[in-house]
Amino acid sequence: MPRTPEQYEEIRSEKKQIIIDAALSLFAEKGYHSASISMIAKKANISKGLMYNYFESKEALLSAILDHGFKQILYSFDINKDNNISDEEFEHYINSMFTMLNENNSFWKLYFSLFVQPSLQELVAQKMMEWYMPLLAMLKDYFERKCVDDPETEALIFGSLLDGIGFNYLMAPSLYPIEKVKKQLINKYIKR
Amino acid sequence: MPRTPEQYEEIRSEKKQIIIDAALSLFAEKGYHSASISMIAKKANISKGLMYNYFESKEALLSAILDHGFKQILYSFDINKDNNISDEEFEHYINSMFTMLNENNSFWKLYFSLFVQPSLQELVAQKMMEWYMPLLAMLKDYFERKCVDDPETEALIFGSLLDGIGFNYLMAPSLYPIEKVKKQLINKYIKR
Amino acid sequence: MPRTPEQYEEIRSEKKQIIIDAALSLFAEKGYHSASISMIAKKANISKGLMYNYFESKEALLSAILDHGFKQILYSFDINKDNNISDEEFEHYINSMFTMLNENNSFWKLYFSLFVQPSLQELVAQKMMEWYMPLLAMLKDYFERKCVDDPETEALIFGSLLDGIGFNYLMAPSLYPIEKVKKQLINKYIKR
Amino acid sequence: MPRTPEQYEEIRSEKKQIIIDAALSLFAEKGYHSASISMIAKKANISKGLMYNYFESKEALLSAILDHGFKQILYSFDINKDNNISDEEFEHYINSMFTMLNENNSFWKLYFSLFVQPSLQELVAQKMMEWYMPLLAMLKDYFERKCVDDPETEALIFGSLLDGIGFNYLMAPSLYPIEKVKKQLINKYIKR
DNA sequence: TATGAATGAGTGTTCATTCAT
DNA sequence: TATGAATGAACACTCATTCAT
Repeated sequence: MPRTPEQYEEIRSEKKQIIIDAALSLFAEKGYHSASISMIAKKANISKGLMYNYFESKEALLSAILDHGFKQILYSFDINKDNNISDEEFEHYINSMFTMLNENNSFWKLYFSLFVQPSLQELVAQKMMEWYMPLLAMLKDYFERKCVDDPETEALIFGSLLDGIGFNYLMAPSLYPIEKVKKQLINKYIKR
Repeated sequence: MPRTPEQYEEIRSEKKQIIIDAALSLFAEKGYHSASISMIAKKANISKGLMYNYFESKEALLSAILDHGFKQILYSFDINKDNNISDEEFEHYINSMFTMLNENNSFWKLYFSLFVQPSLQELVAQKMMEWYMPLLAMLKDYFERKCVDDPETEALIFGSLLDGIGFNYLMAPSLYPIEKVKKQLINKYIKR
Repeated sequence: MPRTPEQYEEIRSEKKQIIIDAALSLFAEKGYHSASISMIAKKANISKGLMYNYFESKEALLSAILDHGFKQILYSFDINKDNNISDEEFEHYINSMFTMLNENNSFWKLYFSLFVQPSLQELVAQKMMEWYMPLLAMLKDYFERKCVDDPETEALIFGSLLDGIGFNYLMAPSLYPIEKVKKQLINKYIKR
Repeated sequence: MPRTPEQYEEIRSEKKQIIIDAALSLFAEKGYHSASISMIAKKANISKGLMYNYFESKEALLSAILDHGFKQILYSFDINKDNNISDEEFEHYINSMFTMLNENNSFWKLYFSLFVQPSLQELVAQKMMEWYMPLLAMLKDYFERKCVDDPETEALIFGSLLDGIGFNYLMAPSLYPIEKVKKQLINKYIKR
């Protein structure tokens, strides 16, 4: 007698997650193109063939990883869309960003590396916008209320700064004094 | 009449430059791994075999590109090492940065894409430091004289900001209002 | 109340038939090698595993299809073995051939495609002979009584002609005027 | 010093021919899908990779084989387009057909097998028409002058007959009395 | 009886690199 | 100096078949 559909579903989603985890860490470590399906399968302790039972192609696997990652980020970085964020909330968001950088280390590394691979940029750009546009809007709003000149550009600059910090930190975590940077950033943008 | 050794050397370095140019534009456009030696040779109008006469391997070619690119950058962004940069000089440096971003577009794209490809990161990190450390030192110096708290971290933040702006601009030049950003940046950091 | 062995047997053979039908149509449509077990199982609304409960292997399934198809053909094209076919009977046989071509369209397509796939030719050749030899014998008999020179070769030629017509018609049904061909064939071989 | 372009061209066309020959015989023997690039390369005594230096894909190789084969056939079976073929010419054509069947044995086998593989039918159908349509026209013409009823259908029937004979002969050459068939065919269609 | 997860050998294809010329 | 034919290891992907449940 076969397993119930529920059992199958559970097996499927568990194994999918195992594959996603293995793939994410390899993609982050070696880059999307250099991490081969063979390596991923080996790391996930499955056969190459099975990969294709769960994801119809390498790119589909990547897409699933991105969906999964962005969902998690959207969840843990819940943007307040009804404007008027207080300084405390702003500080909280900055803190969230830095926390996420550490917790989703591999994901962010992958994110940066994809953005730079022209053939894959489209894939990630689209999914990213869902999360980045609201962030920009919030920043603009915040700077507007702070009476900053050209708050839209200021928001863009702040966004770029976060990108730059993430980029530098992820590429050489041991050399980058992330805590000091965070503190200074908060001082710089809020406490005055 | 046979050529002098100098003429040979010149021909050799000219051809090398042709290959470097072809490779740089393809690496930037398609990514290091996706740009094949065949494509590069075709673009440079030489045979595949000849490539290996000038460069030991694909990675050696990349290395040469990086050397060449950083040399050019060092040259056009001549850091004043005897401290005490004035505001004018600081503004000039920022302007230089933005100019370079456009003029060495392909190189910077490649730079970002390599930084993120772990297998190649080492290659680029090393060469980059030669240019980045003095810049950081200069920034620190400048912020120190401006009596900023923790000028070292401030310098790091400014460096990250430049990275972030470069990253965002290069990835989607048409969507990023680079001129506005530059203006605002100068206002923000100098004109107080 | 549990089912009787007969009921089980019936269910079994019904399911077998479903699989055979699904496989036949896919084999004909896509070719034996291009039609995968997965596709067949999906079309038959069963699991891949169950397929192997009913048929030992893909080739065994093919073999069953051929058995089934030839049986049906033998049945609907009941060769009169006691010689002396009349012109009317002969005409009837020709008509039967053309009818079968349409009714067992998929089967004939498969038949031609297998005959040509050397690895599978043996399988089909053997089964085919059972049906083709008596037909040839009958043809020879008929032509003998018609006082045709070398009636054996004439029978072979007629058989080849039927093959050729079938082949051409099945490969491009819409372009081949099958009815005209049938009429002309009957005129040619009988009405004189 | 490199070879001259002419030398390279010669190497290329010779090797191409070697590959085509190896592939044609394997395609004919095992079928297009079952004959793998590995097998072809082994038979041609080259590496798998080199195949792709000469043909950009397996299908391109097939296409080249078909072009090559049809060209040869068109050449050796030079259709007289200015009507009025005599009985002698007609007999000559029939003889040519049978000769070609033997001389281009592998090609005809491949031809039949492709026609039956739905995914490849288009490829061969197109190229074939170039040769088959003039033949049909010639046949129609001939039968017209012979005052046969419905000469167009008669031509189609004759074409089908040739197909059927070819099909049967190629599939089991040792069992099919091709010479007798040819003789009878000529008797049947001409000598009276 | 029935499921679909799992395997592994196979496929066509790419590409950095070597080498005879 | 210069060519491009040649290699071989790697790649993403497919599929008939097995097996625990």
